[in-house]
Amino acid sequence: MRATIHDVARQAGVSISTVSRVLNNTCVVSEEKRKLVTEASESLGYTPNPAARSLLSKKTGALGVLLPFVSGEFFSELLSGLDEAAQENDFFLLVSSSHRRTSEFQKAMQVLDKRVDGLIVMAPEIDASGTASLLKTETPVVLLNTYARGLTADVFNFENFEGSRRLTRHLLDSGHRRIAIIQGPPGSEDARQRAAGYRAAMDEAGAEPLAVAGGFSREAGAEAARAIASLGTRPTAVLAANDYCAMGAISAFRDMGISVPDDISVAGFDGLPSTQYAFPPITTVRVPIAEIGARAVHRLAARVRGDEEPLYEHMVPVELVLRESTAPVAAHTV
Amino acid sequence: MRATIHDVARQAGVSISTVSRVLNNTCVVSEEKRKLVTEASESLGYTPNPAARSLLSKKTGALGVLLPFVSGEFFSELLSGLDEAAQENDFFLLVSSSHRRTSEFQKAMQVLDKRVDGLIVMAPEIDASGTASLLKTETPVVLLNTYARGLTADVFNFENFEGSRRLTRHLLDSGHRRIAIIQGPPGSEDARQRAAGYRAAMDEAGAEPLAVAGGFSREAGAEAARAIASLGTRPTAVLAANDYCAMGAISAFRDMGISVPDDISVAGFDGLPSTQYAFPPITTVRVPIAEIGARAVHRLAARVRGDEEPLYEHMVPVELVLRESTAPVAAHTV
DNA sequence: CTGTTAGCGCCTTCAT
DNA sequence: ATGAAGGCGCTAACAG
Repeated sequence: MRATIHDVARQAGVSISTVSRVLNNTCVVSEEKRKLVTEASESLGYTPNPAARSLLSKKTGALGVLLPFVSGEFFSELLSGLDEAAQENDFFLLVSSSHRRTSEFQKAMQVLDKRVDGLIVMAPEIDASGTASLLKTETPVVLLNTYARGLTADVFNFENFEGSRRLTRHLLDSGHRRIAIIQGPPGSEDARQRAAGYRAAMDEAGAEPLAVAGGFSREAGAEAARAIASLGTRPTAVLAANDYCAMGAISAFRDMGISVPDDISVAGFDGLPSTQYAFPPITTVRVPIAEIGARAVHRLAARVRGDEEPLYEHMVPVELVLRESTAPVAAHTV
Repeated sequence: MRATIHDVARQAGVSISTVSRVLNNTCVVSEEKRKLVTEASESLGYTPNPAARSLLSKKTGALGVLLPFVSGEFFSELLSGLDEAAQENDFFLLVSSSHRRTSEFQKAMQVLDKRVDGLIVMAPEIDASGTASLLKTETPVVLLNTYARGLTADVFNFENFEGSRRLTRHLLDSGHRRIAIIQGPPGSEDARQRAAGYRAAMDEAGAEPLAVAGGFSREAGAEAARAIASLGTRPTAVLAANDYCAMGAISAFRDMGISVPDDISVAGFDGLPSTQYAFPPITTVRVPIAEIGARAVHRLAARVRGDEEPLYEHMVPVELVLRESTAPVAAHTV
């Protein structure tokens, strides 16, 4: 059995209150007893039982993280940001993922809720009825890229629309007119917003939009590329649903002998680290994923500590990153 | 304030013991009261307080995961495997990373220890003196890719030596003689073992080994590639410290106008998903990362439940994945 | 300054 | 079958 506060008190010859006071620096204790307690505590290797502590304090020292997945570079970046900030704020991260369906999501929410002091939720594909359970909790919540309404939570969303519009404009400015977009998965609000931004830019320029089905995986991107290659008049540029989708598309184009960017330009979205090392390096819209994670944790930590900051909804600015997977439209492709 | 067992008891008109019994199915309770309790509990949205529960049971329902990093594809794969298995076993994952130095590692260990029922530790760069703290704990431990001795823990290690030797042999069989290795970071036991496997194969073939400094990052790989390119007689093949290192090297070779694999073959290690979509697709040694994570959790869950299985040390087999970044030695490079 | 005491919410004997 | 009571390890209010 592990040492308890009683063991320390006995060995130091004091009462348990004194031990508690010394360990928590909660009132003045005579130097003599303080030393006694410190020594006893160290020799026993004592550390307070967190369960007993949180039974009283109603604090767990943990932050819950609810994610749809945990694999892929996007989430690894995100977790990295979350984790670093959590450590700075002396919190642990209780991670729970794979909640793509509403029922799973709600169950996870419920169980996680009482075990943590705050909740970071990213559920881009769960709709408002699913996230309604978030309404009931008294736990502070930060929403990442989650489209729900009327919640008392801080919200961080990405500039999907604006990023996509800027990217499309850049392509238009480089002389492209036939620009296609590979759509994301049907349920994705992010993908919808990106498609809308693309459409807006195309409309402004009086160009004809062209959407092909796709998804967020490399496989989906590859398949979409094959569909695009078989089109009557092939587009000269493609906006992929995200970076992974772009990688798959580029790989498939290459397999078909279609050169990127000479024959066709391809751009991604997210700004994953690996886009820089891809061949060709991929033009993308960089979302500061790790930074967002860190900011989310800092906000949450502040609210858990009781800082009465007003809730707010923050639109995270994105940045166009121009690389070699896109180029001005070539004469032979027009 | 959230509902407690007392609230449920009051509303149902029974004692708290009865409530507890109904909720835990612990003895026979009359159908009538059972119904009363269930209804009261549901209408109040009652769920037991985990802190109070674990104060008695000494169980937390959480598994601790101690990692050196959390970013990068390797860890995202690993977490994915851990997470899935954790859910199957009804555990949460308490994640803590960035423990590269012994002091941080030990501190994290200590704090995590009492909050979890079991510990999964991956600390490839922490030496035996650092992991000694693991000896003291009564918490079941599973070690991943961690080289410590005398611990009462399950251990999963990768076939670094054998994988690297097989890869080197393959290159030798393809006619390469001047094969270089890019070394990993100095503290890495994995890298050391891979280097040893390479050396063994080279020795067997009577070929002269050549090691250049490197690391596990793309940047380190790129730098090593530049060093290799400036060598008097350039090798015809390179074993990178891992996949990221290989990506960086390939990218740097390309920038210098050195074609992979025409001018030089490059191979990685780990078998990350993205190696398949790289250009050229990268020859590598696949380590079943997610599977290992899942198995680790299943083992740990079993031991937490009290299954008296013997501890064991498992060497995880790896698999050679041949792709286009390596090719038989070309006439002009000899 | 220090020790005693009363719970925090729950499970578990022990009686009834 | 059910209720009362004790205690898990700790903190905080209350006496001294």
